[in-house]
Amino acid sequence: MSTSERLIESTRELLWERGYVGTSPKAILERAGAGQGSMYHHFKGKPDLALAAIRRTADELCATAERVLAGPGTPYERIETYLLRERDVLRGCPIGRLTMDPDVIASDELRAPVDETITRIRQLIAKTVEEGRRQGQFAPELDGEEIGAAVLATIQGGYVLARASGSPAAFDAGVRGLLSLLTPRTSA
Amino acid sequence: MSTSERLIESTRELLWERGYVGTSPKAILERAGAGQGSMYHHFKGKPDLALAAIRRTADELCATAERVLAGPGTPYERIETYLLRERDVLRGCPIGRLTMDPDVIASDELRAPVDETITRIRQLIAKTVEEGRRQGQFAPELDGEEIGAAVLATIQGGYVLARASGSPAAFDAGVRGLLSLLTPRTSA
DNA sequence: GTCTATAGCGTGATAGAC
DNA sequence: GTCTATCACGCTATAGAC
Repeated sequence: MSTSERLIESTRELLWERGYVGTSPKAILERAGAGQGSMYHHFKGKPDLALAAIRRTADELCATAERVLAGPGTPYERIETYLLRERDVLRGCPIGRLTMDPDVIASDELRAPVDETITRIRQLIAKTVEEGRRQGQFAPELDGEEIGAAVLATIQGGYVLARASGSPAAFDAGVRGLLSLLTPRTSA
Repeated sequence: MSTSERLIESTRELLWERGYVGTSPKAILERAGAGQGSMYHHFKGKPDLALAAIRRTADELCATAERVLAGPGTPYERIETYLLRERDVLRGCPIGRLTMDPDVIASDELRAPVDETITRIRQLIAKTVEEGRRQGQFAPELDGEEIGAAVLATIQGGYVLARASGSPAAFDAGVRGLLSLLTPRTSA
């Protein structure tokens, strides 16, 4: 793996573990096994390297969501699969957590890929709900956009509950609760 | 207001805005208009002062939740009121955001009040749901604990969605979506 | 393209005057 | 009880050798 690749991967890990404010270039360099010069040769500085790392993580997350939510199965099944997909719950969401980072929120450049990812996944869920509604799997009074926001919020908030208690149980409980509310009217 | 009071209040504000890792004693002292000595006279250091600040915020949050969720109205109305209560959405949850702070999660002492608050509010919602279930307002197959987790997760995750987009709209959409799923079977 | 050395500043904490 | 001075260390960035 090239040095710039190792820098990006190390940054991705550290941003996930410690956020942007909590991640220092020094820690990145140590993890990547590189010197100061390498980082400032390939990137303009910490924000530039972080942007490359965030973009890659964002792309991965969108791809995973698309694979499940625009994949095979009934609308309810796809949402269920997405909610129940394997997750490192206690690590939290590598993109969602950045919204609590003051320096990320203060920078339009760093916030952009975060916003795009959240919006994209929310729309994928919304479309799936609309599809299920047309098929009669979901009640006609449900709004796709709103349910999409509720589903994604449950996931993002589930991480908060789990990390507060130090156990994934609360995340799983929230997902089960939401699924019980979404249970289709017609069996599929 | 006493110096130690001003220190706690300044810390509460900064923890809300920037989290634990992003908050320096220097910034706290500047905001409180105090010198280094004052802080180290009243508190053992940054973690000790942060603990006092977190405890106070946690107590406030629990009190607000209790006032609404253990107050008057039908179970659905109380949950609706709690979900729709006035919030500074873009500032996020002063307690929930701490779960994304690596140093808070790494310290059992700092995490404890966060965990207690989240658990307490989740239980308040759970009890309210159980009450509504007994009254026939909610479907009998719903589980109070699970719905409690889903409701609190929707709030916590709603902050994530809102902060990502820079607008409270996504929070409101998620709340409306959840409320549409919770709509009581019997009119109240 | 990578390294080390250094800069200038901020951090969290301590010492000791008042 | 509050202040300023100081400490050792870490941060982000730059310079310049190799």
